Amino acid sequence: MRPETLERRRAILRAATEVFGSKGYANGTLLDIADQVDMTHAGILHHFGSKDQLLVEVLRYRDESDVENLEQKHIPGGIELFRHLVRTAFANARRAAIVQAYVVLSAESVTDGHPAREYFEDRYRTLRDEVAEAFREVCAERGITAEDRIGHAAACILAVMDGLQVQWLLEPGKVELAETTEYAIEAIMTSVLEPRESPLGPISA
Amino acid sequence: MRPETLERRRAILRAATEVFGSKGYANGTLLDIADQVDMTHAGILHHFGSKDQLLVEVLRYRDESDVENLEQKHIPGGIELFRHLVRTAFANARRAAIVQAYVVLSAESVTDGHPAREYFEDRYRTLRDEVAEAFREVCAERGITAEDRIGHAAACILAVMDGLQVQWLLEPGKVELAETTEYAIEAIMTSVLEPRESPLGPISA
DNA sequence: GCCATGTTGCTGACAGAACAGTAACCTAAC
DNA sequence: GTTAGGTTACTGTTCTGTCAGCAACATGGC
Repeated sequence: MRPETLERRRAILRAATEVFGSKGYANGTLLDIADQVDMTHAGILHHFGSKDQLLVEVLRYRDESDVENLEQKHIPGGIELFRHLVRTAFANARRAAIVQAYVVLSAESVTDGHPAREYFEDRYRTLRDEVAEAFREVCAERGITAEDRIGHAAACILAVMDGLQVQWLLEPGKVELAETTEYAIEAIMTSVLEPRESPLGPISA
Repeated sequence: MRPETLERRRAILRAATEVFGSKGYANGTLLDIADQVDMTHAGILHHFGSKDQLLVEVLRYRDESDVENLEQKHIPGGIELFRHLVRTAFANARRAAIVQAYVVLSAESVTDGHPAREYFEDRYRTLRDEVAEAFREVCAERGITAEDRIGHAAACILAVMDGLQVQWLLEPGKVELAETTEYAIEAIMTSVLEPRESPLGPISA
């Protein structure tokens, strides 16, 4: 494969990220993408075979470029993972297009027969495991056990990051993505490391 | 308007909720909906004018039926609001179709020119205000002030509920929607009512 | 109580556009 | 001279929306 060809494909992937992000996968078209890279839609199909396949490669490509930006070339563990998540939130606040792509595609993926469903299932499973593992490390350092809380807390951390992105995309002026994410992560970490009585009391049906 | 007509329209709205939920708005078609109520797609357009308009009415209809189920006919305040949110999460764990509709549509609404965008902007703004107000009530009862934290916490509570729904829809067996939501709400409430030092420490860029 | 007249709730057929994918062909690079 | 990177042209499908017409129902005059 020629290096120019590789760069051409990367350009297509970047354009596809933007189109799927701004219009959704179902609503974004190959023509939209083709226009951005001065091609016909048939040219894109020549490179990627089908629209479904293109989406899969868009997601893979984004994962790769994420890892490239990480100097150590792999996600840190322990407390550093949580700091990394906060830093990611600050970085995300400056790249709405990519955030939008992830928000739209991850939600769309829960629909029947969506080509990215498996990707997102894997992704969340992996991330939950990594966050849970980081919690275990931090707990061990402090001589605490909190296994039951850790499972919930790991899912919560990912959830709050995603949910804040939706609100932020809808009204960027009304929600501070990064600062609020930081607040949430601190709150959830504290609930694991220094648990307290529930302020809710018993809840009747 | 005849009562049978009204019931017919409600049937269409229910069918539309299911279709938009399971396939998304862009990908779900009027024919899908028409089939479920034994009509032609032209019949649906006769009642609702356009697909966009139908979506708007689907969302309105769902809000109405939500309020009907609430005995006091309006959302409670203070600590009762938080209990209500937890109860809603338990109820949601038994109606994946409606949850899916909300997840898919709210995320899709951030795309350019989406007909439900205004609806969701309003919705989140209103909900954040209500949660913030409930926080203020609870703080007042306890003689605390936490105005700066409240803004963040209100957004976080909505965010974590939404985010957990996505993970739960993707792998219902791996995420306990209701219990995890309860855990998150308790954690965030505690962070407002009994704040502690951040476990993260300073974060370097 | 009954007919005339509008109104409502559809259907069937069609227009018009958009879209994914295919096939044949060209051209330039290796 | 064979392969890779495209284009043009076309196919078949799908989908929203429009329009004319029709049957059932409602309503007011008698």
